[in-house]
Amino acid sequence: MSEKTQKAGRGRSRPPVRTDAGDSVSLEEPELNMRIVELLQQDGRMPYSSIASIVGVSEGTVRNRVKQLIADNVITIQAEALPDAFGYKFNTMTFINVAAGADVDAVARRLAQLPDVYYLTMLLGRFDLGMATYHKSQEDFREFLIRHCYGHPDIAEVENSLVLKVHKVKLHWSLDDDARRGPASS
Amino acid sequence: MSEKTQKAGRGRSRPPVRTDAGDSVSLEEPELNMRIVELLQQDGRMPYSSIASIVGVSEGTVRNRVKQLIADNVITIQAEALPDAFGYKFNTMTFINVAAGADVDAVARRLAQLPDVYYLTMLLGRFDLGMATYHKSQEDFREFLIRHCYGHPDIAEVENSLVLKVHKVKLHWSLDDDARRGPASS
DNA sequence: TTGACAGTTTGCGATTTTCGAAGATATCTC
DNA sequence: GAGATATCTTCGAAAATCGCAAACTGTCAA
Repeated sequence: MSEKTQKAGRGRSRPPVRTDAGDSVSLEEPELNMRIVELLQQDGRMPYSSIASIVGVSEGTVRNRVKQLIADNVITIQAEALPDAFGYKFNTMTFINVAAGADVDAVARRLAQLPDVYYLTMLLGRFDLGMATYHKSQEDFREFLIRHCYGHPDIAEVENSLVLKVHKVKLHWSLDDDARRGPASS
Repeated sequence: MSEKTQKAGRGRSRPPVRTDAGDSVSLEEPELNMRIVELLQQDGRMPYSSIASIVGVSEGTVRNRVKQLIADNVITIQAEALPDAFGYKFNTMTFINVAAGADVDAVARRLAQLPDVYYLTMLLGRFDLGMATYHKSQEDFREFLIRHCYGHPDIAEVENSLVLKVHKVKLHWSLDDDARRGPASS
């Protein structure tokens, strides 16, 4: 890797393309950031130098890009452990309708603080809120329901489903998805 | 870091504790693996040597443990990008009841293959399957529904909710959760 | 009790990688 | 064109990783 004689930087080769929307840099255009992120989606600890040689830029560029992407909250690089590994084996989905006149956001914020809740969204449809929770046991779930859902005047309706099996959890997105989606995509 | 004279390994200081269940090593007991993983949950690229000095073992031990945890599918270390960053801004939840006599698993497997689906579970309750999807537009979602849900004889009922706001996505678990859960925990 | 045995941990040197700083190149503005 | 801005590259020092052999400990059988 040292056949290059001393040669100064070649400068930027990519114009500062900006998406029409005025927001910050994203990953929508299949550019350098995208290719870097796709590699880090395969292995979050891949050395910058390896990424650099694959995508064809210098190590420093990869390092700066990743640092910027993380700082901008576009990506995160973290270890993930399945809740099962921590003993949380009782997995449920709970749907909630708030009482008439109640503050949906307030209810959502209150529930979102609970450590058992790992997914909470505001919905438009049959229910106002959808919530996924993990518990160590059925008894823990019962206590969770009693304490945090039933008896609260701002919660009018609660419907529960037990998660029997998680078939798929997809955390990673890439532009390749477009290709895989199938032909007739209008 | 070199004030130590040549000294061979001290050997293992942790007995091979095994949880009563006979399954493979997990993260349930608050041991070394747990502390390593918790650090990697904060920064997936934290150097092994830094982790080692924090938890008080050698770098090689941390490296071996992490390698093993990844090989055992207990943890993953990967970059995550929000679907928004890739242009997937139309977020829905779809609930499905399969037709009487149909194979729930087969339906689940078919849907799980679709790139738009990022979460798919088998449920016990009002619906048989719960599915979360991301699409680039409302029109894409409509096509998704028509092609993959409606018209399939093994799908009897479909109910959709639009995700208006994701309040919480929790990917990381730790034993600290137990402490935060509150006092009266039976 | 004793002696393998298996599983981990450690130390270490060679190789890679990271890091920070400085120079180079291109774009944009005036 | 000159200057400002932003990004990329190079480079050497510092740090981290990797592979391996040796050492340690608890288990199990004799």
